[in-house]
Amino acid sequence: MDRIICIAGPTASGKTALAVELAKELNGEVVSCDSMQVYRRMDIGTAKPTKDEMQGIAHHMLDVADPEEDFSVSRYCAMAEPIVADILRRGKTAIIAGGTGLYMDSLIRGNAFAPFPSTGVREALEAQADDLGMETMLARLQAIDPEAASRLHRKDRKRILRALEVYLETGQTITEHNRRTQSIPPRFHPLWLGLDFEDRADLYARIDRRVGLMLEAGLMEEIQGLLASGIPPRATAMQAIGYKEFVDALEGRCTLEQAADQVRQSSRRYAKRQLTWFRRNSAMHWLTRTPETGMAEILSMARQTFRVFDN
RNA sequence: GCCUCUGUAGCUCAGUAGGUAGAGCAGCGGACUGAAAAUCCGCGUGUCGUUGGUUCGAUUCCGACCGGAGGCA
Repeated sequence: MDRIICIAGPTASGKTALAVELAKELNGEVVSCDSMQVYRRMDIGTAKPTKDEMQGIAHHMLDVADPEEDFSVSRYCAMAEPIVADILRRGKTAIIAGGTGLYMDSLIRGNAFAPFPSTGVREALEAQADDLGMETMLARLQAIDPEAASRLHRKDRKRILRALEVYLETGQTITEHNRRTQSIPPRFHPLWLGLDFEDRADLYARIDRRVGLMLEAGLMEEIQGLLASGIPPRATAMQAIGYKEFVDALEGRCTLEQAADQVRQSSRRYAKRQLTWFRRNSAMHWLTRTPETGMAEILSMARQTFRVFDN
């Protein structure tokens, strides 16, 4: 067991606060694991921890990219892995906290990623998909990688094209690639903590409340500033929940109230997907809370899992 | 007070020429290896307002009552 704690859980479940408390208690530093908090100038809508909330604890992997850049799992792992290794080398505890399950698992397992095509392969595939249709693209995948093709639904455009792209670029199917990366032992061995609410409705109520707080804190101004600085509304960063919807409102496609409703809706669905992802992790120690559960109580639940560090 | 319309899933509504019902949204479950806050798949969860009557059988037809909307007074 490494001195690493992963704090997972759905949005608005209290990961940020718990991470700081554990860091204080275990001589730790926090490594954020969030696909949107990596972007600079996107603070309010991503619920990025403020200076006050950090309480002097070092935080990594925040503000490491500009919103016009396209970030990715691969870049995340490449940057975060040495940071975690360094924290351990200095004898401290790494607290990896965040809601992006793919990033967290990939960092822990030390996933390798097939190279990103630089030759316009993706553009060509996109164009082919547009005129031939996904049935045809899936049939092509079926011919080269039947296992991947049978796993994918014909409407899952993103994964079908990615699978074709990996093969065209590397000569190796994505199935082979995945099998190979899964065969290598995990890079790290963390203690897994998952935050969740006993009653789903309480989590949803918290999400709804948080959207209101973000607006009060100036989310609209933050978004207007980003657009004014020339961020293309199509950028990956602008796909973030709480941004894309309000961009629609600013550009007159819906009212502010409709956009806010949509943000609450999307956040609830997102929270559900996060739970689905983390639930399949059998190593997860779930800390189940209610709205009344205070930090002291959450900490004492967490402490019961620390025994693994003693031996 | 009288007349008309209305009451079906959490919400908006469809429907059954009488054989206990189905859409959208919401919700729930799942997948996930370089966009992942992305992308995709699956699942109706119901005293058909209440209560009598007619009927082999009523959510459906009839009566009464209760709730809602509108009109006339």
